[in-house]
Order: sequence, then C-alpha cells, then structure tokens
Amino acid sequence: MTGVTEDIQRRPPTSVDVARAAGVSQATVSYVLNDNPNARVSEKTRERVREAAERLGYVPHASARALRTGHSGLVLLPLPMARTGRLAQEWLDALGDALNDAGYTLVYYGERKLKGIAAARDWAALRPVSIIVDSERLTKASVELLKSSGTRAVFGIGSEPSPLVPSMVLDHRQVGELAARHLVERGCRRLGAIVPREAGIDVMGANRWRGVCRVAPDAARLDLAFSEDEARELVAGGDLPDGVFAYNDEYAMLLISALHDAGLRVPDDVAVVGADDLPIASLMRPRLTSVHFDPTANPVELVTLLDEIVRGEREAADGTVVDLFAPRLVVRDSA
Amino acid sequence: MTGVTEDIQRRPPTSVDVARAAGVSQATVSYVLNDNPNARVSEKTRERVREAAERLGYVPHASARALRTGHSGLVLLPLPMARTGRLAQEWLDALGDALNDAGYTLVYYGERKLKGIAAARDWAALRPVSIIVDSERLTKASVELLKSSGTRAVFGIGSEPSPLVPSMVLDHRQVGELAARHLVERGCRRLGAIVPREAGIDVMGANRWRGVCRVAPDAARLDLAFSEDEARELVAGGDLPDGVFAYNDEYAMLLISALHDAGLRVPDDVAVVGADDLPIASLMRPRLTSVHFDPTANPVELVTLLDEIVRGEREAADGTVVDLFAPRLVVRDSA
DNA sequence: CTCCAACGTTTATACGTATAAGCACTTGAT
DNA sequence: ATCAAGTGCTTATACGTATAAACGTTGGAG
Repeated sequence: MTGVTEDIQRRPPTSVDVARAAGVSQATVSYVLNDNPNARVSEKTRERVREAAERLGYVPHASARALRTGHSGLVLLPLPMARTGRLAQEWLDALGDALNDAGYTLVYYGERKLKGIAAARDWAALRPVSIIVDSERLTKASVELLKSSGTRAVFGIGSEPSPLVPSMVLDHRQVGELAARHLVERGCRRLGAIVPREAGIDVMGANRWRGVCRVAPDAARLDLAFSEDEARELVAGGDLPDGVFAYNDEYAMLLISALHDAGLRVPDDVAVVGADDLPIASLMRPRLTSVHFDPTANPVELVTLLDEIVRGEREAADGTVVDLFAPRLVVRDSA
Repeated sequence: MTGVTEDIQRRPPTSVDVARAAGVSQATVSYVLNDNPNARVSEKTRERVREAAERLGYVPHASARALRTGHSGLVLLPLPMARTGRLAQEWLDALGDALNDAGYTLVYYGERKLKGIAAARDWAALRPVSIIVDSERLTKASVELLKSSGTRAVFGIGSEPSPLVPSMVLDHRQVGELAARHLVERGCRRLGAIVPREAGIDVMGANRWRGVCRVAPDAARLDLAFSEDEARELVAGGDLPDGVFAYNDEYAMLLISALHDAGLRVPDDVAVVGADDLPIASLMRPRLTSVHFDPTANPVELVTLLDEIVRGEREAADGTVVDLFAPRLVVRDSA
C-alpha cells in the first residue's frame, strides 16, 4: 500500500549488510569487528564500519562463525540442574564467569534421556571445544567419538577419577573418614553411617559409608529414606550405634528429631555428624557438627588448564586429577 | 614412516564422507538421515547410507545445519544456576525434557556480566528459536533486537508479568498474603514480615512483604541478614509482632532459634510462618507452618504453546501469563 | 514405437563468516 | 628514474548442510 521497500524481508543484518552500509567489502567488516591484528585498516574506515554495525544492530551469526572457524567456543556441561547442590552450583557459576573471560561460553546442557554413545553423539553435534561431564557417563567409545569430532578437552566429574580423561573429583570416602575419625576420638564405641535410599545420591552415600568403614571396619550401614516414619522405625529398632554419620545435614536433622522423640539425648546417647554445613546447621539444637566443603579448585586456574589443552600447548595426562572441594570438620555440639 | 595414508588429517566425518563411503551423493545422505518425506530413495540405498553413517561415526554438524536452515532449535535460558530454588530447578529440568521431545534443545546459558542490550546481543548471536529470561532484563530495545534476529518466542519469567512479552509468573505478593491471612485468622494482633538483605532475593522478600501489607496495612517490615547475631538483636530489640512471616523456612528457623534463646515461646508468644515447605519444615520443633508451592504450569503444555508461536500458528498476546506455582499453606504447629 | 509419468538419484546453490591471496597505490631508498 | 617495501583495501574461497531443480531410467499406455 505505502511504499515498495516495505515488503523487504526483515532478516537479521549480516556482515554483508554492514559492508554495504559502510561502503566497504565484507572482508573489511570482518577484520575490523574482530580486531584482526594481521589486517591493516585505516582508523577512518574502522570508525565507519563500527558505526554502521552499531546503527544496523548487527549481531554476528555464531553458527556461521563456528562453521568457518571449526570450533564453537562452547564448553558443554550436560548436567541436570536439580541434582547438584547449592555449593557446587555457585562454583559452577564462577567457572562460567572465568570461561567467559577467556572467550569461551559455558553451556549447561540439560539433557538426560540419551544414554551412552547416543548421548555422546548429541553432545558432539554442537562441536563443543570442551566438555565437562559425569565420569560415569563416559565410555571409551564416547570419549573417542568426542575427540574425533573436534572436542579438544574432555573432563570427567564425579566421585572417582576417570581412567579415560582428566577429572574433577570430590572423594566422598574422605568425607566419611573425617566424620568417623572425629566420632572415634570423641569416644564412640560403635559407629554407623546413614546411606540415603533416594536415587541419585545413594552412590555418594555408599561412598561416604565406605570411608567410615576405613576407620571403623565394623561400622553399621543404616539405609534410610527421607521419611519420619522410617527414621522412627530405625530408632525404635534399638541396637543403635553411639556415633552416627548421618550423610548430610538434612538427614542429621531427621535422625536427631527421631532420637528426641524416642527420649534419647544427643550427643550423650548418640553423637551425630552431618555434612554440607548448611546455614541451618548452627541453628539446630544441639548445634550440628558437620563436614564443611571448601572449594579448592580455583575456577580461573582450571580455565587456564582447559585453555592450554584446547590450544594444544599442553597434553593432559588421563590421570590428571583436580580436587574440587576439601572436606573439613566443623565441630559444634552434636558430636 | 609407515604408510602414506597415515598423515591424513583425522577430522570428524561429514555427510560428504558418508556419501563417498556409501557410493551416493551428499544430497542423498541428507535426505536419508533426515527422513525427508519429499525425497524418494530406495530402501536398499537407505540401508547403505545408514550403515555407512554408523560405521564412520557420523555426527551432523549443528552449526552447519543451523546456518542452512536459519534456526538452531535452541531454547535459551540465561539464568545463573545458583539463584533458583530446588523446586524451580526440578521444574526447569522437566521443561527441558518436554522441549527435547518436541525437537528443541534447552540450553541453560549461564552468563551474568553483560547488561541490557549487550546481553541481548550475546543471546541473539546463538540465533535461538526461543528464549526464556528474567523479565527485568528485558527492555523494549532488547526484545526488538531478539525478534529481528530471528527469535520467534520471547518469554519473560519473574514476579511480575512483563508488559513486553508473554511471561511466566510467580506472584510473591500472594505468598505473603496467604501467610498473613492465616496469622490474622489465628488471632495475631500485630503482623511483621522478614525481608532478607541478601542481594538477589531481597526483591522477592519485598514483594512478599507487600502481600502481607495487603492484609495488614500496618505490618512491620523486618529487614534481616542471615546471621545469628542480627537475629538476636532483632529479638532483643523488643516490640516484636506476635505474628511473623519469616520469608522462607530457613529464615524461620533462624528466627525461631533466636526466639527460643530469648525465652520466648512459639507459637504462644510469637507465631511464625515459613515458605518453601522444605523437608526440614516438619522436623523442626515446633513443626513449621509453611507456604508450599505446587507447580501449576505443565511443562508439556508450555512447550506446546512455545511450539505454536515458533511455527507462527499462533501469535501470543504480550499479556499472556502462565502461572508457574500456586502457593498453598501447610498448617503445622508454629502458627 | 513413441510419449509420458513416476521413480531414484545427482548437480547446483545458498546460508554467514574468516582469512589467504591478490591488487592498486604511495613512499622512501638507491 | 627504479625498485622494494609498505599500506589499505578487495576478491575469492571454504567450512558442512538442506533442498530446489535437473537429469537419466524404466515401465506402461497409446
């Protein structure tokens, strides 16, 4: 109705559009906007290009760039959001910031259904430059697939170091060991450790229990779901150890509440140690003794390592292990 | 040293490689692997292509595909991991699954430094097909930029409906209102609400307080950092309301612990209501009355909506509001 | 025997970018 | 004046994919 130019498809402006607007070639636009040090462009032209890009609202097309350069600059983190604890999340956010500063982009890629090699294929499709993933999800075949599809740095993350790739580790046995040693020093005769029945955390629970066993080989394994009924039953069953590592602070609270209801005193009858050192730990009565986690791996240093591997300046040995958190006991009143 | 074929660059196989291996053209490979219904390929050839792709470990190049088709199939979620609560995270994971089923890919894009239009540019570079982002981060200019760069469905998420785009909302005033109404019905004369001083959640705190004010216009605003010292001071200051909405369960525990230390009884002297209904709520003594959140927005339905908007089958009115969670009071002993 | 339609496949092209290579022109040294 | 060495740009190309269009065969109808 109005004009002829109206019906022009309004698609996002490309570097060609910017070039046309600035009266230069597309190559010049690319040189200027990427500050390519090998290119020689006069300051006057640079200004014209930048102005045109700004005016048109030019945004480079990440896919096109990735296709051309061969890598996407993406660091993939295929973890479900809900599973990781708050501490780990804050650490991961810090990692994301550090990666940003180094020119990478951390992508939490929240996909869970695909298993084994199919999952690896899915990750590889994005041509990430690096990937940080649960050690258990990595097989020899999937690592090979990733590497051959251009992923330079594959990291595992989990309780155990991976034999396949460098890995970031939190050894849960140490956690149990730390708690158990304190309980023994405190004078406890029989130890026990709660192992949660909830899927997802049961593995960590079992590892922490094994750590307790390293100190007290005859420690009791107390399998428990997070429910008041089960806790009551456990306490009513009698024959309870006089020192219990309760897996974490929430389970500790569950246990202590059941003990109180049964008329038992903490720590006199049963000493209890939690883990995570949540803000509520020092609010409980008795105040909860808990395993605190100090982040040890500096995200910035980790990014440096990653960057070196990506650039090929360093070949990471498969056995490289980065400790994520150092467990430390905070002694209060419950044990 | 050994052979001549050794030094061939081992780059990820492309559809051309698959074509060569199967003795067909690259186009045929594309037709087969994408099950393109407009193409006619004999079953025998299909089989050959699939076999070759499998054997070579072919993985399609997402960037190349995105460049060709014009969209990446990505749904961007630029949220820091640490900020959202566990409930929200589980919901978001469910959303991710639903999106997967519909052929999209949810990407938690954890970048925080960029502000305003610069952030929008950063998002747009990935050419996402849709984006779900804090309502406060969206300006008129950034929405325009996103849309003009090909993002079909822009959603806001937050406490308030966005005037610019359809939004997913959890109205925190309702939360405060719900708690306050219960306290009043219970017989409390003077109400108060804790507003956390921690950055990031202070806004939600203020909104919940406003909700309390809708029921009790003269309600006291109790600004509080999460520290036992501050809580003690607050209680020692005297002149405390006889009914307090404590923002959430953790703050409730902080407050109750301070009240106990000061010799005050809950709920007789001061009634306390929490929120989030954490597992520990029913373990506290007295058992904590808390606002529970029921997820109301079905992720599958939301994905359907998103898909329709993306396909252009439906134009979402800017005012469209999707309620995320319905608050509901769980009455126990603390109020 | 011819012509047409259906079938199965190939050829050609474009998406937006980065960069190697080339080209015209200027400058200073010889 | 001549050449070498810059300087400031442009031209050309490739990355890997999806798909429109073209193409050669085959079978059957006329």
